[in-house]
Amino acid sequence: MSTSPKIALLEEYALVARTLSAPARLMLLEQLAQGERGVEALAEKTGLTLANCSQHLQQLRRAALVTSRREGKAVIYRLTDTKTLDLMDLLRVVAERNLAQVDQILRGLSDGQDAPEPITREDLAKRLAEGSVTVLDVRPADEFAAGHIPGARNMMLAELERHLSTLDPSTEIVAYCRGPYCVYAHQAVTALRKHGFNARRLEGGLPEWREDGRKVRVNGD
Amino acid sequence: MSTSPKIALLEEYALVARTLSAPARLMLLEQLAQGERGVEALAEKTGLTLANCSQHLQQLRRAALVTSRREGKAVIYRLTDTKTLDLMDLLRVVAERNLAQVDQILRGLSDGQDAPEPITREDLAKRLAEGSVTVLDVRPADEFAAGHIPGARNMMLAELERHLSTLDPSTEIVAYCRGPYCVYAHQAVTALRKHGFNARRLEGGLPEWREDGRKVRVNGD
DNA sequence: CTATTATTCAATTGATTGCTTGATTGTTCT
DNA sequence: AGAACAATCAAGCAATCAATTGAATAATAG
Repeated sequence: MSTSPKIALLEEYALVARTLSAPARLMLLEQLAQGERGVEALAEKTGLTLANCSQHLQQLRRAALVTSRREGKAVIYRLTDTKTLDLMDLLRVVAERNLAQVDQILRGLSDGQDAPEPITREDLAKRLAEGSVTVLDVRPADEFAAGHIPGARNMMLAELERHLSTLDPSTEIVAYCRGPYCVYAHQAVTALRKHGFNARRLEGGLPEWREDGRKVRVNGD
Repeated sequence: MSTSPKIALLEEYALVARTLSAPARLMLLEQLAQGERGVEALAEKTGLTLANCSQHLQQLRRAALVTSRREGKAVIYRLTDTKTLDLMDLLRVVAERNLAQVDQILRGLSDGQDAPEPITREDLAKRLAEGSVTVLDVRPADEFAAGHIPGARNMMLAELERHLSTLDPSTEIVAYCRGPYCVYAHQAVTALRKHGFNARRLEGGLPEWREDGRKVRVNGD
């Protein structure tokens, strides 16, 4: 036996951790959490070059975090296991609890004000049923089209400021985006509060909503 | 700003992941889960050289996973946050679910037989109250002395075979060790079953038992 | 003050990683 | 079959990492 089984196991666990240790791969996983995609689409969304993106995807595949299949001339990647999202979320939680650096960056996102606690998905579902809330999906239009919370309006950060007048100032606004790693919802809430709106973030994003088994509306359904 | 807040955040998360990406550091964290320790003790337990151990510990500290304090001429390290154990456990779960390699190693530990499902800590607590079970702590004696499940007998793998006759073959045996990363309990169960005993592993190890808030007996209390 | 013990620092080695560039493979369309 | 497209591979470079060695700090004891 070359290495003891103990070390062999640890090496496998370490492989998974190492695979999560590059920002580029975390971005790819975040994208894949929205739904399966081809390499080119992933490269564009993440800002990586094609070859670089392909190589990161192969590392993700080596650690079995993603799976790929061929569809015509495209190769479509998808998450192997949604547990990976839980792992990423816990990674975030541990980082937030212990690294002062993270706290500081998050504080910077809310521009000096204190951000209110996010609303839970369960609470949002209730409020949606009552119709007592406006839901904003602040992701890019194509991701919105591929699936969103029923009743949500799609409005990216850039458009937000121009369309403030179309928002009802008397109802609370809940913004969400890709998930716990995404900063769009943070930024949208900060912008809205600066203009006097009563706005909060949703806890998690669309992937988590979907994983809960809640309804998702797809354009063209 | 040199990098966007999004990338800055991802880099922090990636730092935590990278810190977990070396078997040596996973071993150190497993040790620290048993309780705080000095550098020399950690080096000996993990088989690392002193300087190497110290450097790994400093990486763990940079990621804020461990904290240190001085005590006389010794520096004592301890886990910053027990959430780190949850993170490590999820790392293991994701690896076990997706990597065929891991399954194979675990199967090798049970030497061809199929290992029975581990017993939950809750179930063990009930069975202990009834007195209908023998509990074996298969960790080294010093770790046993620093804290163990009340009523457990300490018996390392090496002694196990020599003391088989002192075990009652009519009651079920539950073996536990350091935690989910530790293979001692796997090996002990395999050995016991080979000799006809009815043996199972405990789910998790002493740190998880302690984290549940259950009683831990310390020698000399 | 010096010696001892416990830990850290600094410099070096070899191995690995991330990213780029340009060539190559596999698939479809004409 | 040949052109076009999507993805991968291969080679090379700079940067980083793990482990080793030997020197340098810190705290304590004599």
